[in-house]
Amino acid sequence: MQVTDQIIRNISRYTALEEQEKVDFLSLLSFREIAKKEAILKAGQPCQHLNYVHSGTLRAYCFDKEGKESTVMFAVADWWITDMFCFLNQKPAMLYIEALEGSSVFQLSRANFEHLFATQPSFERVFRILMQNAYTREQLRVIERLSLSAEERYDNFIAKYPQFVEKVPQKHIASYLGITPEFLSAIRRGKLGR
Amino acid sequence: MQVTDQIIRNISRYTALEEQEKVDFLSLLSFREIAKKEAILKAGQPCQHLNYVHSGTLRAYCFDKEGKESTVMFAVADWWITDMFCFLNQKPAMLYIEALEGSSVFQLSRANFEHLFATQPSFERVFRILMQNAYTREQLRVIERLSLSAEERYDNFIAKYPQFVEKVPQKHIASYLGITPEFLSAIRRGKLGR
DNA sequence: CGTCTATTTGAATGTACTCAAAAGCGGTGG
DNA sequence: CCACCGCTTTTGAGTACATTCAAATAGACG
Repeated sequence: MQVTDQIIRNISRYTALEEQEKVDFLSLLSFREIAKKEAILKAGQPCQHLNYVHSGTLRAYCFDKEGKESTVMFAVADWWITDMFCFLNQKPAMLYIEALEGSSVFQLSRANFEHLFATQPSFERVFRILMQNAYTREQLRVIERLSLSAEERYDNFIAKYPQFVEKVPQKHIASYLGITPEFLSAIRRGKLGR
Repeated sequence: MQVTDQIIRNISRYTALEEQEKVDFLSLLSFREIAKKEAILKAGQPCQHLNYVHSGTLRAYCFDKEGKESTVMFAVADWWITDMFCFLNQKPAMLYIEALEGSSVFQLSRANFEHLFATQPSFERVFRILMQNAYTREQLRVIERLSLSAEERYDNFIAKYPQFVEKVPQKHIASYLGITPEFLSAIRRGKLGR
């Protein structure tokens, strides 16, 4: 079993790929180990990579003008993560991405991302489906934010992402849900009393 | 000038397509006129179409368990709209989609959506890019919701979507921003007094 | 064990909501 | 043409949900 098996399974999930296509795809990646608390992207920097998480846990976040931190996404093994808007539009990053524990990623550079589509059109389908999934996931998040209470959003979160709950401090879950850590604590206290 | 010019320009925006590909694509669409207040999708129904708005204004919305309505998206001419999650996963719709004024759309059925990719792989790229754009748009919305005040979100909305502001009642903008119409009114009043 | 960070608690505060009613606006028919 | 009806927007008072701030407690890690 190879380290690359996992990412190959990921991209093969929704379409059949030739062996050569897989090999060529792998040649465009670089492998990177990330120490706990190390950042692979900081706001203001160019966002040059799309990252496939091979192991560990990463978190993307930003700061508002008062300095309050908001968690935009988490990624554990087999997830993709980047500041997609800035990656695609070649703008300075809005997000910080850092490891919550020792982690490793396969990185696809912006240039290789384009090169991939230019030379291997099968990958249009792979990423079309990844983008579809990402879109519908974010849209569901918008809908939940509009129509559910903080407590219901927390319940949904732990039901939908038990992998994250294991790995991520509560304060980051709070900032993902759009509430304060104190209030999330109060929600949890409430559950015990019933 | 043909009615189909607009949608052809839309799908040709990010990639070159052969004439025959365009013709074949058009053959998979059906044109539909929608009266003001008419729904093209209702929650609970199967979501069978991806809609390209040719003219008019549509709105997608849902209800929470207390019956409060939330606006998920607007679409004016040259936008695509559907309940994407349910369209892709063939689940009963969560959303209602209806016309805010007399409108017309080109509809691509779920079957033809798959047929398109099976027969014309160039369209993988077209939709990969549309999905990318949709994803980054929703992610930006999540970030704004997390890090901006209601007033800042309203300011951003009118700056980013002046086309919507012209066409859409304020109460729907409020429900898109996640606030009550009364509070949006108070925000606007505040602006005048300064 | 001691230090650092995360979580919990509680009191005071604020932002946004609910409810009710008035005012504004647009469309339609007499 | 304008009077009326229905819907949208505004206003204001009272309220609720979630925040801020400060401090105590609990956990994790070297």
